[in-house]
Amino acid sequence: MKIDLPNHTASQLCSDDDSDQHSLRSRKRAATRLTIRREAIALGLAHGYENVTVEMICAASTVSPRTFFNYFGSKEGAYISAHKPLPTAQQHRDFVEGAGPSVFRELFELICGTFLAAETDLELFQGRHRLIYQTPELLNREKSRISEMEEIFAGYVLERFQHEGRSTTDTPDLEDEAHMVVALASGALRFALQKWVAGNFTSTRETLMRTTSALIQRVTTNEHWP
Amino acid sequence: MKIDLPNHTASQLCSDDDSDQHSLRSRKRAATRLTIRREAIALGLAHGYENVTVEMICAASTVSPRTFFNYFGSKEGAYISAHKPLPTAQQHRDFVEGAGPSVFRELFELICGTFLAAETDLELFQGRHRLIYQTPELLNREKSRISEMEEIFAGYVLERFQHEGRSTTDTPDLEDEAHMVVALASGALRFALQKWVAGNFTSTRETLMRTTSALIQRVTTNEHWP
DNA sequence: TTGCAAATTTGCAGGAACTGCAATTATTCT
DNA sequence: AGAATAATTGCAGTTCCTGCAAATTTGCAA
Repeated sequence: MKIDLPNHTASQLCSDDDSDQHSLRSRKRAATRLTIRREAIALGLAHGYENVTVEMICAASTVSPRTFFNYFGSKEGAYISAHKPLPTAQQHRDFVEGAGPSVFRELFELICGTFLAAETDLELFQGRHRLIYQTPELLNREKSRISEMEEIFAGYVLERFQHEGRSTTDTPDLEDEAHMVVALASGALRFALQKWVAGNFTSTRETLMRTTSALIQRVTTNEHWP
Repeated sequence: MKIDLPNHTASQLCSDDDSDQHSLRSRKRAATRLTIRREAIALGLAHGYENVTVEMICAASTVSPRTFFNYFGSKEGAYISAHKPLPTAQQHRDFVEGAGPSVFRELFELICGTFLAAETDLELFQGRHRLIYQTPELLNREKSRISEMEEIFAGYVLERFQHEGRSTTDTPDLEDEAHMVVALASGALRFALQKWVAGNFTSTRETLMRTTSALIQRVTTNEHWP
Protein backbone atom coordinates (compact mmCIF):
# COMPACT_ATOMS: atom_id res chain seq x y z
CA MET A 1 0.00 0.00 0.00
CA LYS A 2 1.41 3.26 -1.12
CA ILE A 3 1.16 6.34 0.98
CA ASP A 4 -0.93 9.30 0.13
CA LEU A 5 -0.25 10.15 -3.46
CA PRO A 6 0.10 13.89 -3.70
CA ASN A 7 -3.19 14.31 -5.47
CA HIS A 8 -2.72 17.95 -5.06
CA THR A 9 -4.67 19.16 -8.03
CA ALA A 10 -8.05 18.46 -6.52
CA SER A 11 -7.18 20.57 -3.48
CA GLN A 12 -6.82 17.36 -1.58
CA LEU A 13 -4.63 17.87 1.40
CA CYS A 14 -4.31 14.46 2.92
CA SER A 15 -6.28 11.77 4.60
CA ASP A 16 -5.79 9.81 7.77
CA ASP A 17 -7.54 6.96 6.10
CA ASP A 18 -5.84 3.86 7.46
CA SER A 19 -7.62 1.08 5.71
CA ASP A 20 -5.34 -1.55 7.25
CA GLN A 21 -5.95 -1.88 10.91
CA HIS A 22 -3.26 -3.56 12.83
CA SER A 23 -0.11 -4.15 10.89
CA LEU A 24 2.94 -2.75 12.54
CA ARG A 25 3.32 -0.65 9.48
CA SER A 26 0.06 1.15 9.62
CA ARG A 27 0.28 1.75 13.33
CA LYS A 28 3.69 3.23 12.84
CA ARG A 29 2.44 5.42 10.04
CA ALA A 30 -0.43 6.65 12.13
CA ALA A 31 1.93 7.41 14.98
CA THR A 32 4.31 9.33 12.74
CA ARG A 33 1.51 11.29 11.22
CA LEU A 34 0.18 12.21 14.62
CA THR A 35 3.59 13.20 15.89
CA ILE A 36 4.22 15.46 12.95
CA ARG A 37 0.84 17.09 13.34
CA ARG A 38 1.36 17.67 17.03
CA GLU A 39 4.82 19.13 16.61
CA ALA A 40 3.66 21.28 13.74
CA ILE A 41 0.81 22.73 15.73
CA ALA A 42 2.91 23.17 18.85
CA LEU A 43 5.51 25.07 16.87
CA GLY A 44 2.85 27.11 15.15
CA LEU A 45 1.29 28.06 18.44
CA ALA A 46 4.68 28.93 19.86
CA HIS A 47 6.19 30.95 17.03
CA GLY A 48 3.36 31.74 14.67
CA TYR A 49 2.56 29.76 11.56
CA GLU A 50 4.61 31.75 9.10
CA ASN A 51 7.72 31.59 11.26
CA VAL A 52 7.67 27.83 11.31
CA THR A 53 9.59 26.10 8.55
CA VAL A 54 9.06 22.58 7.40
CA GLU A 55 12.60 21.87 8.51
CA MET A 56 11.75 22.86 12.06
CA ILE A 57 8.80 20.57 12.09
CA CYS A 58 10.94 17.78 10.75
CA ALA A 59 13.65 18.36 13.30
CA ALA A 60 11.07 18.27 16.06
CA SER A 61 9.53 15.07 14.84
CA THR A 62 12.71 13.39 13.63
CA VAL A 63 11.74 12.75 10.07
CA SER A 64 13.32 14.01 6.91
CA PRO A 65 11.72 16.87 5.02
CA ARG A 66 11.12 14.49 2.15
CA THR A 67 9.10 12.25 4.42
CA PHE A 68 7.12 15.18 5.67
CA PHE A 69 6.01 15.88 2.14
CA ASN A 70 5.30 12.23 1.56
CA TYR A 71 2.81 12.44 4.37
CA PHE A 72 1.20 15.78 3.93
CA GLY A 73 2.01 17.04 0.47
CA SER A 74 2.27 20.58 1.71
CA LYS A 75 3.12 22.54 4.81
CA GLU A 76 -0.51 23.47 5.25
CA GLY A 77 -1.45 19.83 5.06
CA ALA A 78 -0.02 19.23 8.51
CA TYR A 79 -2.31 21.87 9.93
CA ILE A 80 -5.60 21.48 8.16
CA SER A 81 -8.09 19.03 9.49
CA ALA A 82 -7.30 15.58 8.32
CA HIS A 83 -10.66 13.93 8.01
CA LYS A 84 -13.15 14.64 5.31
CA PRO A 85 -16.07 13.74 7.53
CA LEU A 86 -18.56 12.05 5.27
CA PRO A 87 -21.83 10.65 6.53
CA THR A 88 -22.24 6.93 6.39
CA ALA A 89 -24.33 5.53 3.58
CA GLN A 90 -26.98 4.91 6.21
CA GLN A 91 -27.10 8.51 7.45
CA HIS A 92 -27.11 9.69 3.89
CA ARG A 93 -30.08 7.53 2.99
CA ASP A 94 -31.96 8.44 6.13
CA PHE A 95 -31.60 12.08 5.31
CA VAL A 96 -32.55 11.79 1.67
CA GLU A 97 -35.55 9.61 2.31
CA GLY A 98 -36.60 11.26 5.54
CA ALA A 99 -39.79 13.19 5.10
CA GLY A 100 -39.64 15.15 8.32
CA PRO A 101 -41.17 18.59 8.45
CA SER A 102 -37.95 20.61 8.63
CA VAL A 103 -35.17 20.14 6.14
CA PHE A 104 -33.07 22.57 8.13
CA ARG A 105 -33.32 20.67 11.34
CA GLU A 106 -32.53 17.35 9.76
CA LEU A 107 -29.71 18.73 7.69
CA PHE A 108 -28.26 20.37 10.72
CA GLU A 109 -28.44 17.13 12.64
CA LEU A 110 -26.84 15.27 9.79
CA ILE A 111 -23.95 17.69 9.54
CA CYS A 112 -23.55 17.90 13.28
CA GLY A 113 -23.51 14.17 13.63
CA THR A 114 -21.03 13.53 10.88
CA PHE A 115 -18.81 16.36 11.85
CA LEU A 116 -18.52 15.69 15.53
CA ALA A 117 -18.17 11.96 15.11
CA ALA A 118 -15.02 12.52 13.11
CA GLU A 119 -13.05 14.39 15.74
CA THR A 120 -11.46 12.05 18.18
CA ASP A 121 -8.46 13.81 19.64
CA LEU A 122 -9.90 16.78 21.48
CA GLU A 123 -6.59 18.28 22.48
CA LEU A 124 -5.27 18.25 18.94
CA PHE A 125 -8.57 19.61 17.73
CA GLN A 126 -8.44 22.54 20.13
CA GLY A 127 -4.87 23.42 19.33
CA ARG A 128 -5.49 23.30 15.64
CA HIS A 129 -8.64 25.34 15.99
CA ARG A 130 -6.89 28.03 17.97
CA LEU A 131 -4.02 28.23 15.52
CA ILE A 132 -6.21 28.25 12.44
CA TYR A 133 -8.32 31.08 13.73
CA GLN A 134 -5.31 33.24 14.45
CA THR A 135 -3.66 32.61 11.08
CA PRO A 136 -5.32 34.22 8.06
CA GLU A 137 -3.73 31.88 5.58
CA LEU A 138 -4.89 28.80 7.41
CA LEU A 139 -8.28 30.28 8.01
CA ASN A 140 -8.71 30.72 4.30
CA ARG A 141 -7.84 27.11 3.70
CA GLU A 142 -10.24 26.05 6.38
CA LYS A 143 -12.99 28.12 4.89
CA SER A 144 -12.54 26.60 1.50
CA ARG A 145 -12.49 23.17 3.06
CA ILE A 146 -15.80 24.00 4.64
CA SER A 147 -17.23 25.24 1.40
CA GLU A 148 -16.23 21.96 -0.23
CA MET A 149 -18.25 20.18 2.42
CA GLU A 150 -21.13 22.48 1.69
CA GLU A 151 -21.04 21.40 -1.93
CA ILE A 152 -21.44 17.82 -0.83
CA PHE A 153 -24.30 18.52 1.48
CA ALA A 154 -26.00 20.65 -1.13
CA GLY A 155 -25.91 17.53 -3.25
CA TYR A 156 -27.71 15.61 -0.54
CA VAL A 157 -30.36 18.27 -0.20
CA LEU A 158 -30.91 18.20 -3.93
CA GLU A 159 -31.33 14.43 -3.77
CA ARG A 160 -33.84 14.85 -1.03
CA PHE A 161 -35.79 17.36 -3.03
CA GLN A 162 -35.86 14.97 -5.93
CA HIS A 163 -36.92 12.19 -3.65
CA GLU A 164 -39.80 14.41 -2.61
CA GLY A 165 -40.83 14.47 -6.23
CA ARG A 166 -39.49 17.86 -7.21
CA SER A 167 -37.50 17.75 -10.43
CA THR A 168 -34.88 20.00 -11.94
CA THR A 169 -36.85 20.31 -15.15
CA ASP A 170 -39.88 21.33 -13.17
CA THR A 171 -38.04 23.85 -11.00
CA PRO A 172 -34.89 25.06 -12.72
CA ASP A 173 -33.64 26.78 -9.59
CA LEU A 174 -33.80 23.63 -7.57
CA GLU A 175 -30.07 23.36 -7.31
CA ASP A 176 -29.78 26.93 -6.14
CA GLU A 177 -32.48 26.35 -3.62
CA ALA A 178 -30.48 23.45 -2.26
CA HIS A 179 -27.39 25.60 -2.03
CA MET A 180 -29.23 28.24 -0.11
CA VAL A 181 -30.64 25.78 2.33
CA VAL A 182 -27.11 24.59 2.96
CA ALA A 183 -25.78 28.11 3.27
CA LEU A 184 -28.27 28.80 5.98
CA ALA A 185 -27.72 25.55 7.80
CA SER A 186 -24.00 26.03 7.54
CA GLY A 187 -24.26 29.47 9.05
CA ALA A 188 -26.13 27.89 11.88
CA LEU A 189 -23.46 25.25 12.26
CA ARG A 190 -20.67 27.76 12.40
CA PHE A 191 -22.60 29.47 15.13
CA ALA A 192 -23.14 26.25 16.99
CA LEU A 193 -19.51 25.26 16.66
CA GLN A 194 -18.41 28.57 18.06
CA LYS A 195 -20.62 28.20 21.09
CA TRP A 196 -19.43 24.67 21.54
CA VAL A 197 -15.76 25.64 21.44
CA ALA A 198 -16.27 28.75 23.56
CA GLY A 199 -18.11 26.74 26.18
CA ASN A 200 -15.25 24.26 26.30
CA PHE A 201 -17.17 21.47 24.66
CA THR A 202 -19.61 21.12 27.50
CA SER A 203 -23.07 21.91 26.20
CA THR A 204 -25.05 19.04 24.84
CA ARG A 205 -25.90 18.71 21.24
CA GLU A 206 -29.56 18.97 22.17
CA THR A 207 -29.14 22.39 23.73
CA LEU A 208 -27.22 23.64 20.75
CA MET A 209 -29.87 22.33 18.42
CA ARG A 210 -32.57 24.17 20.25
CA THR A 211 -30.76 27.49 20.37
CA THR A 212 -29.71 27.27 16.78
CA SER A 213 -33.10 26.31 15.53
CA ALA A 214 -34.53 29.33 17.27
CA LEU A 215 -31.93 31.48 15.59
CA ILE A 216 -32.76 30.25 12.12
CA GLN A 217 -36.38 30.78 12.77
CA ARG A 218 -35.83 34.33 13.93
CA VAL A 219 -33.77 35.17 10.87
CA THR A 220 -36.27 33.90 8.40
CA THR A 221 -39.55 34.91 9.94
CA ASN A 222 -38.90 38.49 11.00
CA GLU A 223 -38.92 39.25 7.36
CA HIS A 224 -41.67 41.09 5.50
CA TRP A 225 -41.41 40.00 1.95
CA PRO A 226 -41.75 42.48 -0.85
CA MET B 1 3.88 57.73 -3.77
CA LYS B 2 5.11 54.30 -3.04
CA ILE B 3 3.64 51.31 -4.78
CA ASP B 4 1.54 48.73 -3.11
CA LEU B 5 3.38 47.65 -0.02
CA PRO B 6 3.29 43.87 0.13
CA ASN B 7 0.91 43.85 3.03
CA HIS B 8 0.67 40.18 2.56
CA THR B 9 -0.13 39.13 6.07
CA ALA B 10 -3.69 40.37 6.00
CA SER B 11 -4.38 38.29 2.91
CA GLN B 12 -4.32 41.48 0.98
CA LEU B 13 -3.53 40.76 -2.60
CA CYS B 14 -3.35 44.12 -4.23
CA SER B 15 -5.43 47.07 -5.13
CA ASP B 16 -5.87 49.03 -8.29
CA ASP B 17 -6.37 52.04 -6.17
CA ASP B 18 -4.90 54.90 -8.12
CA SER B 19 -5.45 57.83 -5.91
CA ASP B 20 -3.50 60.12 -8.23
CA GLN B 21 -5.40 60.69 -11.37
CA HIS B 22 -3.44 62.07 -14.21
CA SER B 23 0.26 62.15 -13.67
CA LEU B 24 2.18 60.38 -16.36
CA ARG B 25 3.44 58.15 -13.61
CA SER B 26 0.17 56.82 -12.43
CA ARG B 27 -1.17 56.29 -15.91
CA LYS B 28 1.89 54.33 -16.74
CA ARG B 29 1.53 52.25 -13.63
CA ALA B 30 -2.08 51.53 -14.40
CA ALA B 31 -1.15 50.50 -17.91
CA THR B 32 1.59 48.21 -16.70
CA ARG B 33 -0.67 46.63 -14.15
CA LEU B 34 -3.32 46.00 -16.74
CA THR B 35 -0.84 44.56 -19.21
CA ILE B 36 0.52 42.16 -16.65
CA ARG B 37 -2.96 41.05 -15.67
CA ARG B 38 -3.99 40.51 -19.25
CA GLU B 39 -0.90 38.54 -20.14
CA ALA B 40 -1.17 36.49 -16.98
CA ILE B 41 -4.76 35.55 -17.68
CA ALA B 42 -4.12 34.89 -21.34
CA LEU B 43 -1.26 32.56 -20.46
CA GLY B 44 -3.33 30.90 -17.78
CA LEU B 45 -6.17 30.30 -20.19
CA ALA B 46 -3.75 28.96 -22.76
CA HIS B 47 -1.58 26.65 -20.66
CA GLY B 48 -3.36 26.23 -17.37
CA TYR B 49 -2.62 28.24 -14.27
CA GLU B 50 -0.10 25.89 -12.72
CA ASN B 51 1.94 25.64 -15.90
CA VAL B 52 2.42 29.37 -16.07
CA THR B 53 5.48 30.71 -14.29
CA VAL B 54 5.97 34.24 -13.16
CA GLU B 55 8.89 34.43 -15.54
CA MET B 56 6.63 33.68 -18.48
CA ILE B 57 4.25 36.40 -17.46
CA CYS B 58 7.14 38.79 -17.12
CA ALA B 59 8.54 37.88 -20.49
CA ALA B 60 5.15 38.43 -22.07
CA SER B 61 4.69 41.79 -20.45
CA THR B 62 8.32 42.95 -20.60
CA VAL B 63 8.89 43.64 -16.97
CA SER B 64 11.36 42.07 -14.62
CA PRO B 65 10.20 39.42 -12.17
CA ARG B 66 11.08 41.76 -9.36
CA THR B 67 8.73 44.36 -10.76
CA PHE B 68 5.99 41.79 -11.06
CA PHE B 69 6.23 41.17 -7.36
CA ASN B 70 6.36 44.87 -6.68
CA TYR B 71 2.97 45.13 -8.31
CA PHE B 72 1.18 42.03 -7.16
CA GLY B 73 3.06 40.58 -4.26
CA SER B 74 2.28 37.06 -5.37
CA LYS B 75 1.57 35.09 -8.47
CA GLU B 76 -2.04 34.73 -7.45
CA GLY B 77 -2.28 38.46 -7.05
CA ALA B 78 -2.21 38.93 -10.79
CA TYR B 79 -5.24 36.70 -11.14
CA ILE B 80 -7.49 37.51 -8.26
CA SER B 81 -9.92 40.36 -8.60
CA ALA B 82 -8.25 43.60 -7.96
CA HIS B 83 -10.94 45.71 -6.41
CA LYS B 84 -12.27 45.31 -2.94
CA PRO B 85 -15.63 46.73 -3.87
CA LEU B 86 -16.73 48.72 -0.88
CA PRO B 87 -19.95 50.66 -0.82
CA THR B 88 -19.68 54.39 -0.65
CA ALA B 89 -20.25 56.00 2.71
CA GLN B 90 -23.59 57.13 1.31
CA GLN B 91 -24.75 53.64 0.34
CA HIS B 92 -23.54 52.36 3.65
CA ARG B 93 -25.53 54.92 5.59
CA ASP B 94 -28.62 54.41 3.47
CA PHE B 95 -28.56 50.76 4.21
CA VAL B 96 -27.93 51.06 7.92
CA GLU B 97 -30.56 53.71 8.45
CA GLY B 98 -33.03 52.36 5.94
CA ALA B 99 -36.07 50.96 7.65
CA GLY B 100 -37.49 49.08 4.70
CA PRO B 101 -39.47 45.93 5.30
CA SER B 102 -36.96 43.43 3.92
CA VAL B 103 -33.37 43.36 5.09
CA PHE B 104 -32.64 40.69 2.52
CA ARG B 105 -33.83 42.71 -0.38
CA GLU B 106 -31.98 45.81 0.64
CA LEU B 107 -28.83 43.96 1.48
CA PHE B 108 -28.96 42.20 -1.83
CA GLU B 109 -29.37 45.47 -3.63
CA LEU B 110 -26.51 46.97 -1.70
CA ILE B 111 -24.18 44.13 -2.52
CA CYS B 112 -25.28 43.96 -6.11
CA GLY B 113 -24.82 47.66 -6.59
CA THR B 114 -21.40 47.80 -5.02
CA PHE B 115 -20.19 44.69 -6.70
CA LEU B 116 -21.26 45.41 -10.23
CA ALA B 117 -20.22 49.02 -10.09
CA ALA B 118 -16.66 47.92 -9.44
CA GLU B 119 -16.13 45.89 -12.58
CA THR B 120 -15.27 48.03 -15.51
CA ASP B 121 -13.37 45.90 -17.97
CA LEU B 122 -15.85 43.24 -19.01
CA GLU B 123 -13.46 41.27 -21.18
CA LEU B 124 -10.88 41.00 -18.44
CA PHE B 125 -13.61 40.11 -16.00
CA GLN B 126 -14.88 37.27 -18.15
CA GLY B 127 -11.46 35.82 -18.78
CA ARG B 128 -10.55 35.92 -15.14
CA HIS B 129 -13.87 34.41 -14.19
CA ARG B 130 -13.44 31.53 -16.60
CA LEU B 131 -9.90 30.83 -15.45
CA ILE B 132 -10.71 31.05 -11.77
CA TYR B 133 -13.57 28.62 -12.04
CA GLN B 134 -11.44 26.06 -13.80
CA THR B 135 -8.54 26.33 -11.34
CA PRO B 136 -9.14 24.89 -7.87
CA GLU B 137 -6.38 26.89 -6.25
CA LEU B 138 -7.69 30.16 -7.61
CA LEU B 139 -11.22 29.22 -6.82
CA ASN B 140 -10.26 28.77 -3.21
CA ARG B 141 -8.69 32.18 -3.12
CA GLU B 142 -11.74 33.66 -4.71
CA LYS B 143 -14.00 32.00 -2.21
CA SER B 144 -12.07 33.33 0.70
CA ARG B 145 -12.10 36.75 -0.87
CA ILE B 146 -15.83 36.49 -1.02
CA SER B 147 -16.08 35.39 2.55
CA GLU B 148 -14.03 38.40 3.57
CA MET B 149 -16.61 40.56 1.87
CA GLU B 150 -19.30 38.72 3.73
CA GLU B 151 -17.63 39.64 6.99
CA ILE B 152 -17.83 43.26 6.04
CA PHE B 153 -21.46 43.11 5.05
CA ALA B 154 -22.30 41.18 8.18
CA GLY B 155 -20.89 44.17 10.01
CA TYR B 156 -23.29 46.45 8.17
CA VAL B 157 -26.24 44.25 8.98
CA LEU B 158 -25.26 44.29 12.61
CA GLU B 159 -25.11 48.07 12.52
CA ARG B 160 -28.53 48.14 11.00
CA PHE B 161 -29.91 45.91 13.69
CA GLN B 162 -28.44 48.18 16.30
CA HIS B 163 -29.87 51.17 14.53
CA GLU B 164 -33.23 49.46 14.78
CA GLY B 165 -32.77 49.44 18.51
CA ARG B 166 -31.70 45.86 18.99
CA SER B 167 -28.62 45.55 21.16
CA THR B 168 -26.02 42.87 21.59
CA THR B 169 -26.58 42.77 25.33
CA ASP B 170 -30.27 42.30 24.72
CA THR B 171 -29.84 39.60 22.09
CA PRO B 172 -26.51 37.85 22.48
CA ASP B 173 -26.89 36.06 19.16
CA LEU B 174 -27.33 39.26 17.26
CA GLU B 175 -24.00 38.93 15.55
CA ASP B 176 -24.76 35.40 14.48
CA GLU B 177 -28.11 36.49 13.20
CA ALA B 178 -26.36 39.09 11.08
CA HIS B 179 -24.00 36.50 9.71
CA MET B 180 -26.85 34.24 8.76
CA VAL B 181 -28.68 36.98 7.00
CA VAL B 182 -25.56 37.61 5.01
CA ALA B 183 -25.03 33.93 4.30
CA LEU B 184 -28.47 33.77 2.80
CA ALA B 185 -28.14 36.95 0.81
CA SER B 186 -24.74 35.86 -0.37
CA GLY B 187 -26.11 32.55 -1.54
CA ALA B 188 -28.65 34.52 -3.48
CA LEU B 189 -25.96 36.70 -4.93
CA ARG B 190 -23.87 33.77 -6.07
CA PHE B 191 -26.96 32.47 -7.76
CA ALA B 192 -27.67 35.77 -9.38
CA LEU B 193 -24.10 36.19 -10.53
CA GLN B 194 -24.13 32.79 -12.14
CA LYS B 195 -27.26 33.56 -14.09
CA TRP B 196 -25.83 36.86 -15.09
CA VAL B 197 -22.61 35.34 -16.39
CA ALA B 198 -24.35 32.39 -18.02
CA GLY B 199 -26.74 34.72 -19.82
CA ASN B 200 -23.81 36.75 -21.16
CA PHE B 201 -24.54 39.75 -18.98
CA THR B 202 -27.79 40.52 -20.66
CA SER B 203 -30.56 40.26 -18.08
CA THR B 204 -31.35 43.37 -16.17
CA ARG B 205 -30.66 43.74 -12.52
CA GLU B 206 -34.37 44.12 -11.94
CA THR B 207 -35.14 40.71 -13.42
CA LEU B 208 -32.44 39.09 -11.37
CA MET B 209 -33.73 40.74 -8.24
CA ARG B 210 -37.21 39.41 -8.83
CA THR B 211 -36.14 35.84 -9.53
CA THR B 212 -33.78 35.80 -6.63
CA SER B 213 -36.21 37.26 -4.21
CA ALA B 214 -38.68 34.57 -5.15
CA LEU B 215 -36.03 31.97 -4.53
CA ILE B 216 -35.23 33.19 -1.04
CA GLN B 217 -38.85 33.31 -0.24
CA ARG B 218 -39.38 29.75 -1.35
CA VAL B 219 -36.46 28.49 0.67
CA THR B 220 -37.57 30.03 3.89
CA THR B 221 -41.31 29.66 3.76
CA ASN B 222 -41.73 26.06 2.70
CA GLU B 223 -40.46 25.18 6.10
CA HIS B 224 -42.54 23.77 8.95
CA TRP B 225 -40.75 24.70 12.09
CA PRO B 226 -40.43 22.20 14.90
C1' DT C 1 16.66 73.55 -20.39
C1' DT C 2 19.00 71.76 -16.66
C1' DG C 3 19.60 69.53 -12.57
C1' DC C 4 17.94 67.76 -8.19
C1' DA C 5 14.56 64.90 -5.57
C1' DA C 6 11.41 61.36 -5.51
C1' DA C 7 9.34 57.37 -7.58
C1' DT C 8 10.02 53.21 -10.18
C1' DT C 9 12.44 49.48 -12.17
C1' DT C 10 15.85 46.17 -12.05
C1' DG C 11 19.59 42.62 -10.78
C1' DC C 12 21.30 39.71 -7.54
C1' DA C 13 21.74 36.79 -3.60
C1' DG C 14 19.23 33.83 -0.90
C1' DG C 15 15.38 31.46 1.75
C1' DA C 16 11.63 28.38 1.79
C1' DA C 17 8.20 25.23 -0.35
C1' DC C 18 7.90 21.52 -3.13
C1' DT C 19 8.94 17.46 -6.86
C1' DG C 20 11.19 13.52 -9.14
C1' DC C 21 14.39 10.02 -8.87
C1' DA C 22 17.15 6.53 -7.12
C1' DA C 23 19.32 4.53 -3.16
C1' DT C 24 18.71 2.79 1.46
C1' DT C 25 16.29 0.83 5.22
C1' DA C 26 12.38 -1.40 7.44
C1' DT C 27 8.45 -4.66 7.39
C1' DT C 28 5.94 -8.53 5.66
C1' DC C 29 5.41 -12.88 3.44
C1' DT C 30 6.81 -17.54 2.24
C1' DA D 1 16.44 -16.75 6.03
C1' DG D 2 15.54 -14.56 1.81
C1' DA D 3 12.55 -12.45 -1.55
C1' DA D 4 9.00 -9.00 -2.19
C1' DT D 5 7.01 -4.94 -0.83
C1' DA D 6 6.63 -0.51 1.46
C1' DA D 7 8.60 3.49 3.77
C1' DT D 8 12.29 6.67 4.43
C1' DT D 9 15.84 9.38 2.93
C1' DG D 10 19.28 12.38 0.25
C1' DC D 11 20.01 15.15 -3.49
C1' DA D 12 19.49 18.02 -7.36
C1' DG D 13 16.56 21.16 -9.31
C1' DT D 14 12.36 24.34 -10.02
C1' DT D 15 9.45 27.98 -8.52
C1' DC D 16 7.75 31.50 -5.56
C1' DC D 17 9.03 35.26 -3.05
C1' DT D 18 12.00 38.88 -0.21
C1' DG D 19 15.55 42.37 0.98
C1' DC D 20 18.81 45.41 -0.57
C1' DA D 21 21.21 48.56 -3.31
C1' DA D 22 22.18 50.26 -7.84
C1' DA D 23 20.33 52.15 -12.09
C1' DT D 24 16.71 54.43 -14.48
C1' DT D 25 12.75 57.34 -15.15
C1' DT D 26 9.71 61.10 -14.04
C1' DG D 27 8.22 65.51 -11.72
C1' DC D 28 9.40 69.92 -10.67
C1' DA D 29 11.63 74.21 -10.04
C1' DA D 30 15.37 77.45 -10.96
